[in-house]
Amino acid sequence: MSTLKDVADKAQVSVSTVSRVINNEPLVKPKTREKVESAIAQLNYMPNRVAQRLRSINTKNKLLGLVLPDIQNPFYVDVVRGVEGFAYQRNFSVMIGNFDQDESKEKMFLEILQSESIDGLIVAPSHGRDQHIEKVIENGYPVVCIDRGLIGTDVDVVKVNNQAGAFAAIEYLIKLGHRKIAHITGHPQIPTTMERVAGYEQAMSKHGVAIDSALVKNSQSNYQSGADLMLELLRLPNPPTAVFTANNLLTLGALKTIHESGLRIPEDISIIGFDDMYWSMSLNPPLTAIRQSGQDIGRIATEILLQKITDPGRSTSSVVLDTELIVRRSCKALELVVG
Amino acid sequence: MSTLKDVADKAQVSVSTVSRVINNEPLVKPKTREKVESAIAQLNYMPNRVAQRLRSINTKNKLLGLVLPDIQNPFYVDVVRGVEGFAYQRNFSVMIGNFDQDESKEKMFLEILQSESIDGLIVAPSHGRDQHIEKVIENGYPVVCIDRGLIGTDVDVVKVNNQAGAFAAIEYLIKLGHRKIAHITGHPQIPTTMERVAGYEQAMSKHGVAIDSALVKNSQSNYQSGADLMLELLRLPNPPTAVFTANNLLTLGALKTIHESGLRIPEDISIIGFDDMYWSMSLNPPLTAIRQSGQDIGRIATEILLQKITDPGRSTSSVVLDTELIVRRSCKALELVVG
DNA sequence: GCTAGAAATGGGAACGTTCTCATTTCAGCT
DNA sequence: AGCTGAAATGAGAACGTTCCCATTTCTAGC
Repeated sequence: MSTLKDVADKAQVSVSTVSRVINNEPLVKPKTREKVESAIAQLNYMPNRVAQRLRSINTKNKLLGLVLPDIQNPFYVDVVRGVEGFAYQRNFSVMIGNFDQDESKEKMFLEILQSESIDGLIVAPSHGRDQHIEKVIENGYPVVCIDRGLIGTDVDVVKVNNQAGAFAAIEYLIKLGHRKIAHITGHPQIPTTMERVAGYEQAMSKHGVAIDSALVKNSQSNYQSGADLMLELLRLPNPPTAVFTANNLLTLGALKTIHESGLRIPEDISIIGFDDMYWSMSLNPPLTAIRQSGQDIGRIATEILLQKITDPGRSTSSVVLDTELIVRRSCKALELVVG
Repeated sequence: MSTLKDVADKAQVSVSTVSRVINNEPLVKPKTREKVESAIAQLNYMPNRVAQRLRSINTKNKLLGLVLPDIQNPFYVDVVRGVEGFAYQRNFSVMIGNFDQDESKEKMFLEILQSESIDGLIVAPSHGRDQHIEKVIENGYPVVCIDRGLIGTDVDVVKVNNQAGAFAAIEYLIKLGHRKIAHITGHPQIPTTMERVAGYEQAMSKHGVAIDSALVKNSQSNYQSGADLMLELLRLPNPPTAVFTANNLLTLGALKTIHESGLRIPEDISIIGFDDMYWSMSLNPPLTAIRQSGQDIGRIATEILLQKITDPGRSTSSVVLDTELIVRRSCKALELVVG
């Protein structure tokens, strides 16, 4: 790879001038600029981002960090696409860390990203009191949280109205005539989980449906957990007529168990999931779901982060996006049984 | 963030000595080492990777590039996990570029990664004659291709025996009694596609089944394309009794169309897909598939890449992994119709 | 106690940029 | 032609490391 100096030599100018041309500074004679540009073209020169980053600490590192709990979850894949789309368009690189719900791995990524001199960080905290992220903020890095915030810390957040989303799901089921509605929740320590539980409870109580605590199962927020808990639900003496699964992975896990036990959806049991997938219609029957746009979340978080980077004094903002109930065919109306 | 110099000052030694301690060089008195380590702990010092990378060009940049065609495809997500798992364990960072099947975006990522001073690159070429990757190789970067090689270029490759995999799929269908077997292929320009088509043809001809060219559909290797082509197949005057879809996304797309047209799997049509997913059992019925381990591919590619980095003279190797036929319930045996 | 040689430490250049400051060039005016 | 001030260019420090080489400190043998 050729360097600034190579270009300077070839164009018979100084390094400074070449730098000026590259950064589009105005004080260069058109003729000189031309000479330099031709040299750049000939040598196929590309600025070394590492050197740029080292030199101009905290101004134009052009690198964003993105730390996610689980890249196997299609929702986070959407987030990645949203972030990348916006970032690269603005000439920022993105370094992704996927910590697989493992807090020590999260810590490692956070440290690595800091020592890579990122300009800022987008992260979905592993839980509401994530000290490692707080430390990053203390260190002075601009941080935007997605999907979930940080309890007791004033930080920018881009998320979705989880409670309203869950509320809509449960209200939909209730209006369909369901009363025995199970909820497989996310990991209990994640704020998102609590909000979705709150939405569940709110809808139940609004419609005067008593909550059977046996029907609320706390999960580990993964596929296996969804499958296991669904099995527990089906084995209950008084099993649910409908399930609300708190995320993608849980939905898929529950689906597996339901199919394996030979139950038909929606005839024998209805299911509605938080998180939609682009291939939800490939499920049989197509899944009814609460949709949140990971791509929008990623894009907006990146926009805010870039603003924070250019204007560090900016007051923190909290963006709450709406969810959407996508009715497909995994829930059916219950004829009311006279008790 | 504190620097080497800060540590040196606090420990009352020179920068060189601190550097020695960090890099575990032997020539440091135990007492000195202790002093330095305590200073490091107090200051919470972490080496700046950017400076390290700039200084020691081509020796310990500790950064790998990973460029993928489509992060929405669960197969590549597995690859990411395989690469990350191995790389971070060896103290390498990974910078991921997802080019969404867009060659110009691929070019952009390749350029960015080079200017980030990566030590090496793992990439799934957009097609067999990918000039951008050839350029990276010319520039002297160690490169390992995954999933597909480069035609006419001697490069390390880690892939799967696509032809054998496809052969196994088709032979399985034939043994089940199918004769009208459709194949929705991947993008025609990708070597992988051709190999899978070859497997299809090989199995058909081995068992004396004539190929109906109307049943072979070239796709764009995405979800929509799978759905569209499946529809074309179903509308044929003489539709297939079984389909072999060449990858994940196509399978999902085909599934959507089949469900929408009210056909039952496997009673009305059988389907077998290349690529398994961890949630294949959540499909209804659970999908019969040819499994390839993205994680293994990622891990092995990383192993090879790290070897290439330490020993650039290393001769190129080509690793071909086996696929596995996972029989579930999306294909049924056909009672032979007397024609 | 002196010296040789090894062990331990320090000094400073280099990596490829950016950016401040100094210097040169040039156009426009008398 | 000579002068002025703006425009254009150049020189060189700095970013945080590594690593070569020089210097200092130590150990052991006489």
